[in-house]
Amino acid sequence: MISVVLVDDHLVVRSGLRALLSTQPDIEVVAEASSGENGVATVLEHGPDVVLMDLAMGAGIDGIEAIRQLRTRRPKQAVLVFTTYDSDADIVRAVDAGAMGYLLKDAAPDEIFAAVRGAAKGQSHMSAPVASRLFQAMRNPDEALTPREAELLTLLTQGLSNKELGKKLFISEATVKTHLAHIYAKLGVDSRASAIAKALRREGMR
Amino acid sequence: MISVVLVDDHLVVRSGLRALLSTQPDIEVVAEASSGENGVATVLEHGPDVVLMDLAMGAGIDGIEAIRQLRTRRPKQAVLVFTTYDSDADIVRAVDAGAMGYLLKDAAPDEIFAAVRGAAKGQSHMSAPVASRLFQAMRNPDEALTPREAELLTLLTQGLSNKELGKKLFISEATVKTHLAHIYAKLGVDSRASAIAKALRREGMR
DNA sequence: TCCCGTCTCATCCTTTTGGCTGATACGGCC
DNA sequence: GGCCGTATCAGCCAAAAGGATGAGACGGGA
Repeated sequence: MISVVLVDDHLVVRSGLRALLSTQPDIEVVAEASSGENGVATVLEHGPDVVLMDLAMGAGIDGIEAIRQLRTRRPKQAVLVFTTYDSDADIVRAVDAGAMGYLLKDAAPDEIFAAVRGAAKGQSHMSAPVASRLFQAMRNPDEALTPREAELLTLLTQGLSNKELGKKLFISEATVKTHLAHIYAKLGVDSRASAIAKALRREGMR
Repeated sequence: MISVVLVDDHLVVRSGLRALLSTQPDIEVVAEASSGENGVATVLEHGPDVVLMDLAMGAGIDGIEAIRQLRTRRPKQAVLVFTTYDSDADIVRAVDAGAMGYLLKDAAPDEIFAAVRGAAKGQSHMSAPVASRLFQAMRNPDEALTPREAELLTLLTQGLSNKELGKKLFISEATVKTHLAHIYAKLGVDSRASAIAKALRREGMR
């Protein structure tokens, strides 16, 4: 019998998963949680074979952070990410945090079952679209912005001017422009407008 | 007995909703669909009292368009939007298309039941966060971009320059600048960077 | 030790953008 | 017919952004 804990802030998703998994004789949902904090506590309490974890979780810590906390408290815990979107950044962060697999919410039931059974045995699983994105992200290390550049890009997406960026980061406008030039090159764009567009679409919105 | 049709591309969401609604003696899910096209057909076939419709639907027509089509074919059909995000644009568009209510996926079960029963009687229902956003959107009619301006804004978020915008829209750069100035004023920003940031955050990503 | 990546800054020059003012044209609406 | 919103265009000027190049400081790794 494979015991499973569900962590998702949407009640309908939890009900759906529970209904789906209950059709399988060898899988049992032993507990649910609706927030990251709660999820960590629930998992520690029940010690399930597999955790199905959403990433976006309203208030409080998100799924990534929850996975990270679980990793330190219970390193061998199998966690499957189960989420709607497959943004590059999320995938990389989740894998980095120690997720054993990454399922999309529109996955076929059989894929979900297989992933749960696999995770219980220590095998990792990736939804096909996710795998291809991860592959692409690894193949494209150009996009590896330096910490400083990432910081700048974040502020850039808030619409700040070079002058404002300089003030906020305590550097001269010249330095801002240097960083921007590097960012543009790495993102493969040639204007701040495109950079913002690319950055905002890459993070989050599918 | 209130008959309901579910339209959502996520199987777990449909299962969850079905499980949830099945606990109510006076509500029955008579059919499900996993795409906009299919949803329209299914609704026309079954003629349910209430439709629960997701907005984002992967490929094909989205929930808004599905509602719009239903509106022309069956003007009195009660449709409740049931979605994850509450972006201003989506809410306005959904209400505009003829949605009878707007529920968020993290709504409490009782709220969902009440909304379904209300919709069956012709009453509209808004989740609290949605209502406040709608109110804000109405109170702020400045944001009402003209069709042309909206078109420009869309292209703007793709990172195009004024020259490129002009070419693509068959207008002079001068006209582009005029439109942009109006857009900036309406969005309350003063640079294309901020406009892009605002536009991309307003649409979609919560 | 020397090299390389990172972060910092500067100068010069070109292109792009933004702000302002004013103008024409078309289509509704009172 | 006059008014208003929308869409179109022009010219002018100042500010911002982008491209090219060079360079100093610091730290880690070969």
